Amino acid sequence: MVNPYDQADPSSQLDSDTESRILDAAHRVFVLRGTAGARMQEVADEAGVNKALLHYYFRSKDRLAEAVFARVARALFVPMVGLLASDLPLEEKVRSVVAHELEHLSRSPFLPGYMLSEMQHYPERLPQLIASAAGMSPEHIRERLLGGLRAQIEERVRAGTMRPIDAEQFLVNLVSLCVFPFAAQPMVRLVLGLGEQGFRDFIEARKTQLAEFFLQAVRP
Amino acid sequence: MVNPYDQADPSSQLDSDTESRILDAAHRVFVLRGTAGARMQEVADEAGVNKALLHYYFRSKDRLAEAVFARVARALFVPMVGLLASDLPLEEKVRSVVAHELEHLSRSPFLPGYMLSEMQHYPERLPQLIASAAGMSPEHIRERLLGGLRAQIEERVRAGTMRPIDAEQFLVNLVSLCVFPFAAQPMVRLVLGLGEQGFRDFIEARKTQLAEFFLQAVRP
DNA sequence: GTCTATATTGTGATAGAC
DNA sequence: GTCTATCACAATATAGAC
Repeated sequence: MVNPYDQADPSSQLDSDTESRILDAAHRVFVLRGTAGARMQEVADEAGVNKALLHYYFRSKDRLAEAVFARVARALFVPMVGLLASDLPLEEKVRSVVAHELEHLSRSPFLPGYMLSEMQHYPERLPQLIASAAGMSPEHIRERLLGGLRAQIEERVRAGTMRPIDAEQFLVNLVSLCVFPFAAQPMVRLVLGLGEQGFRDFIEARKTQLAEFFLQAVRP
Repeated sequence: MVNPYDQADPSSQLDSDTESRILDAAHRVFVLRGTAGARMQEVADEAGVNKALLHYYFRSKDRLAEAVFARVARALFVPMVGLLASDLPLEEKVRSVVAHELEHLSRSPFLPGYMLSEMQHYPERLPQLIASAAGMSPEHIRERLLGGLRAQIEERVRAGTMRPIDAEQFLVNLVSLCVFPFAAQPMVRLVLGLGEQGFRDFIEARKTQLAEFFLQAVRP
């Protein structure tokens, strides 16, 4: 009783084995080639099935691309928003986000490049997606995220343990420092002269230095 | 005497009007859609010529894509490398890079997303390109860039005016903070709730805060 | 140099047997 | 549910007139 084209409640239904095999294969191919560069044939080969089956389960390339994009967006945003909107002390948020992001992206180094690329070429997909991924409206997420950060920053500033900084800049700076090195990995490796292992070492070193770099920047 | 397919010395020849019109059009279309998503027909329409002319001047879509990529890479890397490899004091380098990048990218906000997207999908294009763009081998660039930064950092550390930091991390942090907000512009605007003008204001605020944020992070 | 017309292949999508 | 075969069209590329 696997109902194809059924979009309802993706978290609670256990997908057919074939469907998830296809989605996994699509994930690999779309992340590697980008939506426009991906070929349905390659996804089918990667999944070990026929092209027709992709259409049986997902109806069109566009829908399959959306499913992959949604899954990647979820994987990238949910944990980070969870940490940033938690009730951890501000310094702990910074350390947690840095540690979690560098660890997570080390294991999926192509996700940021894929996500930025897709956002640039299909910006209309973002809004509905973020909302459904987090189960909140964009406005609500914004309030939770920025409001919480702003309150914590103001508290620290009043206590004299932090310099004033816009919550927006704080947030963007933190995410930039975590994500960009992966999104720009080919350039980073070329300019720094790093092989695959060298890049891993670079990220390892970053794990011990980045949070302190950031926290130092906001100290009074 | 416009010799098509002639790759020699692109800087010294003044291209035919048509050729540069095509390249300008291709620039717009490829940056917007990405190489895989771009259509030769759209480039032709944008340039006001026929599809066949694109092949007359550039022979294939692949070559046209390379020409656009080379041009964008040049525009992005040459000025930054020039500043970072100059003999300015370290603090001035930071301020100059921040000011120049934020100003430049404000006027071409889609270049970072395009560059990262293309790097991810065609990483093999980078090496030859950087070399020809800067007129130096990647190794030489690396030596000039990292070597110079490392020397300046060590000097400051000895003088007690800076905390120790790897030149590699210093460089990647600086570039991350300048470039990422543009590459992630759709997400930034969504999460911060900004319209087009709001994003411009955000970048304006960044111009006055980012260099100090960064310099504070490396102070002892 | 620039165009129209066309060749040729690639690719998403569907029909229908099993 | 899964396959083979095929359709229909999109897209790159070329031939050849002007």
